[in-house]
Amino acid sequence: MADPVFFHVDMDAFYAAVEMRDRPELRGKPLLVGWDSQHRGVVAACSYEARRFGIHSAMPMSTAKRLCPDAVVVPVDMHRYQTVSRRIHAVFREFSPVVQAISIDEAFLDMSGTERLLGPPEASARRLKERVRALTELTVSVGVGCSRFIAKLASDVDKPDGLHVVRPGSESDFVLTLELKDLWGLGKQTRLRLDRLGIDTVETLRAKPIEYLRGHFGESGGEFLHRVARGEDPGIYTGTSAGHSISGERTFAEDIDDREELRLRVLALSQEIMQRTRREEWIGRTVTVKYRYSDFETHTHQQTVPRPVADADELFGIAWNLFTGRWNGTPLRLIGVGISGSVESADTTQLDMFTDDRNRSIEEAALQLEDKLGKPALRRASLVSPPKRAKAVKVSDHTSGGESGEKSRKT
DNA sequence: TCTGGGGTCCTAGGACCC
DNA sequence: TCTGGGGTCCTAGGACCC
Repeated sequence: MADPVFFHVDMDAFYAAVEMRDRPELRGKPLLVGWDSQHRGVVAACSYEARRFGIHSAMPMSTAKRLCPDAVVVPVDMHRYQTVSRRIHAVFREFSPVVQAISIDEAFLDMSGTERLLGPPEASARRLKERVRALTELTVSVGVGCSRFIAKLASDVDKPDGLHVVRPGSESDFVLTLELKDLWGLGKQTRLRLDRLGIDTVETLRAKPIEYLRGHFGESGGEFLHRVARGEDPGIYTGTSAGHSISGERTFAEDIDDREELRLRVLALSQEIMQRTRREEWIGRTVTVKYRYSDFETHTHQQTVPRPVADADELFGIAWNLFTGRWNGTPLRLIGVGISGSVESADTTQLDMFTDDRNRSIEEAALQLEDKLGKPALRRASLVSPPKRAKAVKVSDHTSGGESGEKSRKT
């Protein structure tokens, strides 16, 4: 039985790198890729030149531009990144039959038992990097370790264009070379709590007995910290997800308190979400509405219904009810709608048992048309000609996943 | 600094049932 | 009439990740 070997492959400043590859005039410049540069946008990705100014992903665009007024800002072009990502993932599959895509720009490769065929891990990692570069002109960083957790930490060590191998048996020493903020799963809040307990290094964390950690961070929280401090995989990305959810939310350019306008937003989101659940052939029974006041105070309300939500009208009805029942009428900066639940279904026939109305066939027709045209086709009449100042709400195709080169750690 | 959007997982409390 | 304990489902919020 071969020892387990995992690669974690992480593309370097992915969105920014693709932009610079395709537009040579951007090379060498501080580049920001992001949404909505004038209003409430954040940086989705930035070039290494921009990072020298202290800019990182998830930073408000306004702050980034203050730090570096000369930065070039380009909008996110998710479709192009997806295309590039698919090519790179195809390369991954040349190296391992077990490729686990984590997001648009990173993946785990299970390399266990490939040594006889491909040579030692370090050599095949090198070849993988060369192959990606030859095919796409982009660089990736690779981490090699005996678990996903170690591989993931290792890929960050030599970024960009890095390759770091953690030899079997040296995991414990390896994590001692890291800071707490480098460990996966230790966000700002947890570090703050640890700090108050006088724990500010991996070493001091490791010194605490598990009972102590359980007492302060709960059963699973304590367990997690105990493992992580020793370089043991706490079970990241093992792919045994119990639930699933699909949601959409919009931050407005300006706060909204107009009830009719909010109604249209919720309606548009409901349609968008319903189409996505159809496409995924998935059903759910729990509806969530989310809203955020001007001061960032955020609320969610949810309702679980006896049967899976059948169409956009039903989704809208539940969401709107939940919202109007609790909203205090003051301006909002965001509204969102989601469906979740553990009801999983590979086929939608189960859905057919719950609905027989024509709403569904209309939605299905819209889906088919959309697939044909490659863009949203049908829209509810109330969205096409909205009353007075409510602008047509864009029902756009959203792709999940953020750029991760910067790890969007909120520090 | 003034804070996107899409997700997953965890906790804590309440309702309800046995 | 008052009480306990365990299990399950649901809700709200929060931490974290990309």
